[in-house]
Amino acid sequence: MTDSIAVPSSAFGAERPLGAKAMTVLKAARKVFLAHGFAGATTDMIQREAGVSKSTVYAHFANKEILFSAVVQSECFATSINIRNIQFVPGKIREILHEIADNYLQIVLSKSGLALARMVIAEVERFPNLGKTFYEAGPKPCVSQVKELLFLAQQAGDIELGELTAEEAARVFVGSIRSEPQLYYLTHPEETPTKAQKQQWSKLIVDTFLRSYGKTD
Amino acid sequence: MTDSIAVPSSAFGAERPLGAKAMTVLKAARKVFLAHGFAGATTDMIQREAGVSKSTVYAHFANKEILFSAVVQSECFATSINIRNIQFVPGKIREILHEIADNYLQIVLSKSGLALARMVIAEVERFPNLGKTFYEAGPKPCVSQVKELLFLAQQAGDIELGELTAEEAARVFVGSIRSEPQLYYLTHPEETPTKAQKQQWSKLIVDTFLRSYGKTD
DNA sequence: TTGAAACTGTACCGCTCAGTTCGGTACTAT
DNA sequence: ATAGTACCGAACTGAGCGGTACAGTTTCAA
Repeated sequence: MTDSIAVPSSAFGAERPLGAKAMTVLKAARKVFLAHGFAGATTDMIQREAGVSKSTVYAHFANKEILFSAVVQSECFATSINIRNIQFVPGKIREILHEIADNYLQIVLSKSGLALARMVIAEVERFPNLGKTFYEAGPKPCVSQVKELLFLAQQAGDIELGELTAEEAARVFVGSIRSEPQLYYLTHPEETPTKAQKQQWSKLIVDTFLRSYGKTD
Repeated sequence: MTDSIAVPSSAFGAERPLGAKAMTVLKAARKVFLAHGFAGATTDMIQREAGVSKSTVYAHFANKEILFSAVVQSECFATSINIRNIQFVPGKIREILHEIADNYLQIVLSKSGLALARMVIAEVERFPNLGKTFYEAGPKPCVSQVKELLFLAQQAGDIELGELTAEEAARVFVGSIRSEPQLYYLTHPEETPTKAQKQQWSKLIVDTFLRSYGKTD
């Protein structure tokens, strides 16, 4: 909730690198939108939060929708980085999967992760491309990463996928990490998961997965 | 989208059985809310859709929020019935799980199922109890039912859950059915899944689950 | 036939909110 | 000094929408 803003270095077309004031506005908008959603947030709230005049907001962002898109895109971009750096190590597949599950749950169940999902799902009919942006910044790269790792693990003989492709197995694995807790906390915004609960869940998922596809050594 | 309305026979307190006109309004409200969400729907749209005067709407429902709650509750209620009638038959655990998975996906990925989820997730901060209602009408009874079946299947020796409780196994199973496709179609509202895709996914999930916990016979 | 209740249609109120306008200020570059 | 740029603050516009008021119409039971 209090971290900084990440901006796609030049996501679409030719966007200038965003001046300091624009960043101030964007950061305030992030906070307000994540807290109230698109419809619930007013430009006055954003302006006040940023400590900036109304004219300044509109000088940098043509309208509320564009500002909203900018927030969602930067937030998706900020989210998508973490999982990438996990390396494959032969014989350590359980530990690796566990690390992925923990990290992914951490992001998905964080206050901002849940708020982002809520916003995107709520407004996806008005902003169809944000749905794709979100999916391609979160679930998709995670699946790709897991697919990669599973492929290597299979090569190394650590797992045996049988009929399944690595892609399918990765989708099942990543999906089942997220599923239950994500829907639960999306629909119960007053509760927050403890670290222990998250770890318990990811252990459950990793155990189940390896019981299916792990080599019994 | 075109089906009828189900009303909890007396969900909270003392609600009269809802007269014909009230049902007309509720049905129209259902259609409009599912199509546009709470914020996007206007009472004029509902009134017009129902072919009813504005006064009539407010004669039966004190305000927009109450009407919205009524729609969501009736929709949750209508959704929650289907899975119940599946009986356990020894030796047929694969078929049973498959049937559950198919039915559940059918509901979750239907136009109205996705629209309902979108609405609830979008407005859960404004209507916290609707989140609980939704969860307890959809995911929860499904998990209970699966738990029951898994318990019986374990008794009958068709599966072997190891360290897992039936509850945990059921949550993993039901969660992994929903996960990937639900999030995908929530964020891609223009696409719709084919029957083949749904069946392929549920086969994948049942296979994975039984590979973990099924007895190799 | 009568009278209450439910309903219609429309005008209207009050408010919120996105976006505009404009006079004025501070800073920078030339 | 001058001109340009970025910003402030505050008033304003205009539209949309939830909800109300009210006069007239239909329905139906006694």
